[in-house]
Amino acid sequence: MPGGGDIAGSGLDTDLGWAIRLVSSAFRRVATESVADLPGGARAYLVLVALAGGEPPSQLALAKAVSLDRTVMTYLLDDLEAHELVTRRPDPRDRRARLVLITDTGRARLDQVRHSLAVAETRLLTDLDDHDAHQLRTLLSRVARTAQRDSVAPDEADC
Amino acid sequence: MPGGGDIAGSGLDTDLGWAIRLVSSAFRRVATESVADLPGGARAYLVLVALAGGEPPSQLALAKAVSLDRTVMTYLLDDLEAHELVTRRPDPRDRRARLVLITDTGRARLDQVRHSLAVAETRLLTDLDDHDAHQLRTLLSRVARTAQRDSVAPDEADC
DNA sequence: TATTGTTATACTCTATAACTATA
DNA sequence: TATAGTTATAGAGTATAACAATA
Repeated sequence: MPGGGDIAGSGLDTDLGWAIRLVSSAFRRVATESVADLPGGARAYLVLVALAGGEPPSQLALAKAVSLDRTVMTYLLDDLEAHELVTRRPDPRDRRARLVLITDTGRARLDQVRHSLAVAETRLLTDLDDHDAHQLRTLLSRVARTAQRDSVAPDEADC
Repeated sequence: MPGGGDIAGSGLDTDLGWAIRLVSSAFRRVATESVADLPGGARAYLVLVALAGGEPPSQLALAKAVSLDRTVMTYLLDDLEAHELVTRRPDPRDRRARLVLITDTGRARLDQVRHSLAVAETRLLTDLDDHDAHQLRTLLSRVARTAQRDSVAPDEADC
């Protein structure tokens, strides 16, 4: 049926780039609503997750942790600070740097978003059983970790 | 070590959105070189893959097959046709539509890119053994297929 | 001289609306 | 009235360069 319906048998459905593109855009679609009331959207969520973990990092350390450019971090934090989800204070040990802290409001909002995202992710992986979904998460995380290492340390390598 | 090095223990490395974002951008990074001499880049590659498969589709059918907007398809094909990688001819059965055909030059170029991409993909998945890499490809493709179905047929559903 | 944070700029990708010619 | 293709426009995301303050 030329000009008409589907294109069957195209090698597309085994193409890795095609799969990554579709999964990525599908995730964005299902996650948009969950992060809609976060100023800065999905990237702000990643920042809050990183901040909720440990010691207050500098903006640069934070940018590296979430794989965002430091120039993006600036106005992302401007937005988050304006909504009192994070605060910035000078680093006593380096007067160039500013430490970023998550507020109690920020933690509360993060919990809400986290819960909503969990539902959205389940919807995305709805066709996978528990084992396959866990497997996919694990493998993606492994590739992501090595990808981050490779992109962060091009000049810190042994050369 | 506040303000200094890594942020360990942040829940980030088990976050699905973070993993998808990083894998997606890492893939783009390793694939960029492979598709560099294709006018239209990664999206043009997808178009050529879809065209190499079966009967010449209309632009709209093609756009649906590769999950691109039909407005994108227009100038993507303009570019590909200018480089003689595809041709367009009127559909004898519908004078509004144009059928898209891949040329011999297009097929040859596709083969080159395909080979180069295979190397790049191997580099991306370098930390996974054969079984895990195959598993990841399979699971991603499954999620991608359902994602495409869900995004293509919101009005074709039983409502 | 190098680094942290900031600002400005440009380029890509995506989404939307409006227009034409057909059906 | 609806569909195929085209054109134009606006928005998000990303990347880069340049600057001030500090190390």
